[in-house]
Amino acid sequence: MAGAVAGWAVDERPFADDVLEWYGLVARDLPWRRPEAGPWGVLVSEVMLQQTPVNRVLPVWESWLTRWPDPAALAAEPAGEAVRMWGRLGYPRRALRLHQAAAAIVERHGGAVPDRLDDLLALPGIGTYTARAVAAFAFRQRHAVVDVNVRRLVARAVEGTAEGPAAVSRRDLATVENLLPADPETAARASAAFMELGALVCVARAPRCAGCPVRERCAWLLAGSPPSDGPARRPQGYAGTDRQVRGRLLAVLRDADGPVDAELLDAVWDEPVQRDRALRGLLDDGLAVVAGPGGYALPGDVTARLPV
DNA sequence: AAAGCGTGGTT
DNA sequence: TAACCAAGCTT
Repeated sequence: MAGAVAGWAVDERPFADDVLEWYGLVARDLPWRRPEAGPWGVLVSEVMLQQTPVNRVLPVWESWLTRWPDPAALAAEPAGEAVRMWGRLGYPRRALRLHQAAAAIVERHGGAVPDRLDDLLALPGIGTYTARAVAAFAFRQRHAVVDVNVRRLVARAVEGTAEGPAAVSRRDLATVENLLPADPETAARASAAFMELGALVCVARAPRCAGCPVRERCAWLLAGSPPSDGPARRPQGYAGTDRQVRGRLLAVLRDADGPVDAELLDAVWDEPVQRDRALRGLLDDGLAVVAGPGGYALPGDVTARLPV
C-alpha cells in the first residue's frame, strides 16, 4: 500500500477524511464555531455571512450577540434597531428578516431556534443553504451544506471543471451528501471543512493547489486545470444603480437618531426621479417609514412625529 | 428563473 | 483601475 494511510490507498481513502485532517490543522478559530455560540449565534452568523466576507462580519456579530443574546431580546426591539446595528454589512433587508425571524422563533418555537430543517426553512431570510448550515453547525445533524465554496470545490475536485454552478441543484446536494461521513457529528464537521477548503485554498481567482489536501485526486488538477468553458458571468455593476442610491439614503437614516427631513435625503443624489424611486423602494421594503410631513425614519424611530 | 438587492477589499 | 469577488434569499 504505497502512500497509504492506515491501509487506505489514496483513491480509496474517503475524500472527507483528507479534508478533515487538513481542517484539524488549519481551521480558523471563528467565534460562531465555538460551542458557546449556541444555535442563535450560529443562525445570526449564517445570515450575516450571506454574500459578506468573514472579516467584515466578525465585529458586528460580537456587538449583535452582546446586545441581543437570544431571539426574544431582538424581537422585543423595533426593527429599525436591527437595521441600525447591521451597519454597513450590506443587503440590509437581511437585518429586517433576521428581526422577523426572531419574532417567528418566539411565536412559533417558544424562543428557541428550531432544529428541524423544514422549521428553519420557514423562517424569513432562511433559504436552502442557511437552513442546512444551522441544522448542521448548531445541531450537529448530517445534511449536505452547499454554498458557493462547496459548489466550486465539488466542480473542481469531482467534476473536473473550473467553476461551479451559479445556484444549488438537487444533484449538487446529492453529490455532496455522498461525500459526507455516516456519523452525524463527523458529517457536520466535514461540512465546515469543505467550506473552509473552498474559502482558504480552492478559492475562485488563484487557487493554492500546492497546499490542497486533495490535490492528488482533484479531477480538475489532474486534467491540467482547464479554464472555464462556460460564458462569462455578467458583471454586477453598482455605480449609478438604484442599489447605490438606496445605500446612501439608508446610511443617512441609520446615522440619525430619529426622523430626518426630506432635504437631508435629497442631498445624497442629484437625479430626483431615481432618488424618489429608491426611496419608494425602501418604504416598500419596510426599511424606512414616513415620519411626519416631509420626514423619514427607520422603522421604530418614529415616536414624536406621526403622519398627518 | 432571471434579476434585484450593499458594501468594501483584492487584483 | 475597473473588474472581480464574498458562508444567498426573494419574487
